[in-house]
Amino acid sequence: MQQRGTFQLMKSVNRSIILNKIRTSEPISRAQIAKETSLTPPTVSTIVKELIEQRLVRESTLGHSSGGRKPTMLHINHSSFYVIGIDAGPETIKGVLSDLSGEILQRTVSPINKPITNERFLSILKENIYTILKSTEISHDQIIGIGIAMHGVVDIETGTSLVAPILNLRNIPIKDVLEEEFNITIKVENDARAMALGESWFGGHGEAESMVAVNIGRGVGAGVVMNGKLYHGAQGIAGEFGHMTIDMNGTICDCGNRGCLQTFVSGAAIAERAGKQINQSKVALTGKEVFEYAQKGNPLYMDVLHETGKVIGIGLTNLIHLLNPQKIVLGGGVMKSEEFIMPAILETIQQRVLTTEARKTEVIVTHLGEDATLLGAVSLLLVELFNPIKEIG
Amino acid sequence: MQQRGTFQLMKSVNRSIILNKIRTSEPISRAQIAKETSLTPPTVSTIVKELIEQRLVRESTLGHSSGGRKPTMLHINHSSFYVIGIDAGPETIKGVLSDLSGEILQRTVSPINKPITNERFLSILKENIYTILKSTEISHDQIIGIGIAMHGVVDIETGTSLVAPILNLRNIPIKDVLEEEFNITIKVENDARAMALGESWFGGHGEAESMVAVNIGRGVGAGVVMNGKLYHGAQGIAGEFGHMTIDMNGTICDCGNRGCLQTFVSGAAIAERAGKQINQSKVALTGKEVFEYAQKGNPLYMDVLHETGKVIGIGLTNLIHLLNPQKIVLGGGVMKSEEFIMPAILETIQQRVLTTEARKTEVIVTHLGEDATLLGAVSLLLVELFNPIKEIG
DNA sequence: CCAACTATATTAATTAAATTAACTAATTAT
DNA sequence: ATAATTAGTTAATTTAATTAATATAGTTGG
Repeated sequence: MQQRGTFQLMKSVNRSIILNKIRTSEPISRAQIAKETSLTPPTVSTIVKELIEQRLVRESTLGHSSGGRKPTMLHINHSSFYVIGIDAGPETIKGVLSDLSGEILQRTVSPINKPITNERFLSILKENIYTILKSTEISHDQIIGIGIAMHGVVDIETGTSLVAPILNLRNIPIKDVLEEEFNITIKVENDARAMALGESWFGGHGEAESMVAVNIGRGVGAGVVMNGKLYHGAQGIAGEFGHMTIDMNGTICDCGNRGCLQTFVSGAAIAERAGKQINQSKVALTGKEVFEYAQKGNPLYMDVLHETGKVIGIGLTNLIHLLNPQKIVLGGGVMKSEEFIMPAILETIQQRVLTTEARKTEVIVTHLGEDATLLGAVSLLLVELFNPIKEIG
Repeated sequence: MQQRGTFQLMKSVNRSIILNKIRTSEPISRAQIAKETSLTPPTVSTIVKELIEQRLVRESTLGHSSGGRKPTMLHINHSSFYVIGIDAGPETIKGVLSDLSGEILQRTVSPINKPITNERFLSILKENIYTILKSTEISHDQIIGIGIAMHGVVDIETGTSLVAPILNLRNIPIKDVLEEEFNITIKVENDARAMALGESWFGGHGEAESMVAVNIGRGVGAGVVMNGKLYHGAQGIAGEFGHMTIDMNGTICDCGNRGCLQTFVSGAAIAERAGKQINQSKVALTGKEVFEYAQKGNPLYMDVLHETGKVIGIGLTNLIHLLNPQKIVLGGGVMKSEEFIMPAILETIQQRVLTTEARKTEVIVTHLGEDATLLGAVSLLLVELFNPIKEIG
């Protein structure tokens, strides 16, 4: 059933506009909001009044005047509500309690010992949530929900993890089980997509219309945000960037194809390539070690990372040509080697890109560091709170 | 300035819903529209009344009853307005006059003799339009505009062709010049994107939410349609599919990079590959000839086309993984060899795709044949007429 | 063939929410 | 102190959807 043109639509569109204006420009006065959004002052006033009643917005001390009544400044009421965010990766489950501004008040981490079952996985999840709930004095009814950024293939309608490749699990009914246990809103999303949303929400990109976030770690995933909304594709599996073929005659990948981006740039691939180059292939290296050796100035390892950057650059150029995003934000474990990888990425893109327009794409490393995905999980709920409109027409 | 929640928005959302319902389900009664869109009967009635006044919709003989008043059936009034569509390719400029249903009433074609200047190019365009205008009895004020599907890089805001590679032209102010000349609405769009829109409009795909159309001819371009709207990207150059790197160590492309999809699958690339295989590399083959030899059953040429299909399949798999569209529609000159290429494409995709979900992507050849791009040009104006809403929030 | 029923469509009254215009409030500049 | 200026609210108006009632035009069953 599609979204009709109703009074509620009209109102919720304006509510969204105002709320987002406050969020991105606080402190801001009612009059300024009216000016910048071209909504009329009475519309702004009535909606702001409601937002204050809902405790999403608060007033503060008066602002400055240049010859007239002083404006009352408005802010998001950051500590009115809280969200639990979970990053369920292949190695660890991390959890945070965050306020509406993305400030993290509590943290937990648990390792995942393999092999594992659906039940054990779910109980680790529950444990982490209980730990957070117990460790805070915040009233539990101020917590509006739990967002889960899950690696692998996810069905966001049912909140099920369909395939969790490294854990070797399938069909984990995350949402059902956690809703039953905690009786609270649960949102489940793919980790790269969650990261993309978190980046657009907390990354300080302002009005960026289209953004792609790429997570380069054990796997390589991407999330696409357009007009502040995640792009899912028809079956909800868009963003599988790691298995983009960039070398059809290249080495074989886990997935069975040849020359996937992942075979060059995942943490494991980097370590393996380094191992081969150094001829100590028996000693299993980790990606982290490659980075550390490079930092010590070992040119062989620096080269390996430089090469990695080049290949990422090729993949990103494909992405730029296809989607022409305003921004690309890079995150994940591999990007800790930013200092070695990033110059090669940027250089490669500038070399390969076709048009001067495409050259304008900003490619940056996330400012959110390791919390990018966690904050993404948090933002899954904030989107619902701030933009209750889905799709129109 | 963003779209606010206004009464006009409310109305134009409903107008769009109703108009599209009629378009995709005609003949249909007011009551049925109300049922299927969950709009109320009075809302449907008042808006339909306006649409009839605007001559976009007409009533017809009564429908069937099953125990009650007979419904009045509604139709799009196909012959109330007309549109001129132009396909400005690198070799020819084609033009059509179409009614609202996509029925073509007039056609023109002109070759483009190279070298050419901006002025000559524009005057060929004008000539074609004048030819169409002269050859029809339709009143000129029933023609609501001219849509131009232009190859190369286009700025849709100003209606300028920024780069027309094969013609070796730049900054052709198409919209300005034609508006001046004909004093009518002009829309300029990239050809692959126009084709994508035409496909979603006239291709009989019904409610397909996300669709990618790929044009494989002299170059390879793609257009992405989401929720009935074209995706342009930040600088309006999204869809550059032909220069996707799929073989980073492959042969060098016009663009300077190695292993672009185009180096395998454009008409010229196919002909060249065939030439090499046959060892008569001196005789310049055309793509068309390769197809004809294959049709005669020559296995060498059949192989060349089969290989081409494989590589297209690799590129499309990348696209499916990244965008997960509901449908991919293939068109362009190369797809005339459908019978040899398509099996290889489908086979390759099924082999390479990662998940069962992605396997559901429908990959088909356009039903619109050579008119796909022309009807795309036409649809540029129909979108404005039928869905006057841009973007919300 | 007529009464009872059913489905379609319109009209009238109501309601939601934006807009316009007028007004109050608070401050700076003269 | 007064005029001018800006912020914000209140009251009246307008738009367009919704609800309820009614008219329209049939079908069906006795």
